[in-house]
Amino acid sequence: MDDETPDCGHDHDHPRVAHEALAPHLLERAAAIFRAAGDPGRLRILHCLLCGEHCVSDLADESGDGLSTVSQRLKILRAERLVTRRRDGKHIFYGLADEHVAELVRSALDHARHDH
Amino acid sequence: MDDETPDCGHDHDHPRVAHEALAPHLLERAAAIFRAAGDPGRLRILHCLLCGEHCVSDLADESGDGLSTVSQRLKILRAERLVTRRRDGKHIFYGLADEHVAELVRSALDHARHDH
DNA sequence: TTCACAGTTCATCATTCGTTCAACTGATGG
DNA sequence: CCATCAGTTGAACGAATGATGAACTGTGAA
Repeated sequence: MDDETPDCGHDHDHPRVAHEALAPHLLERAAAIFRAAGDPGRLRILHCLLCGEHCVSDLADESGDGLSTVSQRLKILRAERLVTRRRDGKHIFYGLADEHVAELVRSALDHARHDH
Repeated sequence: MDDETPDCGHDHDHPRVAHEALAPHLLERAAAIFRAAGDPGRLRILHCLLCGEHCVSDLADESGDGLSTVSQRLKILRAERLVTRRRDGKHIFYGLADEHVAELVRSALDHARHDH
């Protein structure tokens, strides 16, 4: 290979491109986080959890969906580490993983409100 | 109907649930925003735009994908008002819609880095 | 141990999604 | 006007996704 010329086919003056490479797996992970939150059913769950822990049955009641459906949603949220799990007797309580996640959810809801 | 008892089938003491109702269309919109950002190809574009405007051809070069592919991605990002469009001669420049969006992207990438 | 309750997992199925090629629009330059 | 470059749009197709009922796991009570 010759040099690292980016053989760009166009002629305009390029903007300042200070690319910090952004590892592919990082991109994939961040996208997966967004994707997990990008479903109304799952986002509703995250919103519920903004005000504290809930057990699966409660979440099912609040959304009007079946236990199975809610459990599947929680599984996906958990796979992305967006929620935590805690057993207490018969019930399993879910909560937001950290304040970072809470901020992300609030931020998107704000944007949705403000934008319309 | 009797009263507004939420006929909850379980027996544990419920956590403080201060639900602010969260309009369905708002939920749908917020989810759509996350969904738009929840694809590696589109997220890479958003990341590129963190450091300023780019035209479609540049974005295509940076990702190694075709013009058509990138254009479709931008269409989705634009539908959710995540990016802006500006024509300058032959080229069309895209940029992040506002600092709010930039924050959202940075936040998710941080979370992806910090997490696993 | 046996039953019931709370959740999870599995398999299926319809829907949605993302990429691609080809055809189209629109501005610039000769 | 015509050719060309930059980008968009539409249709097609395979891949990924989400909901659901049935079967399964695990905990507490009788």
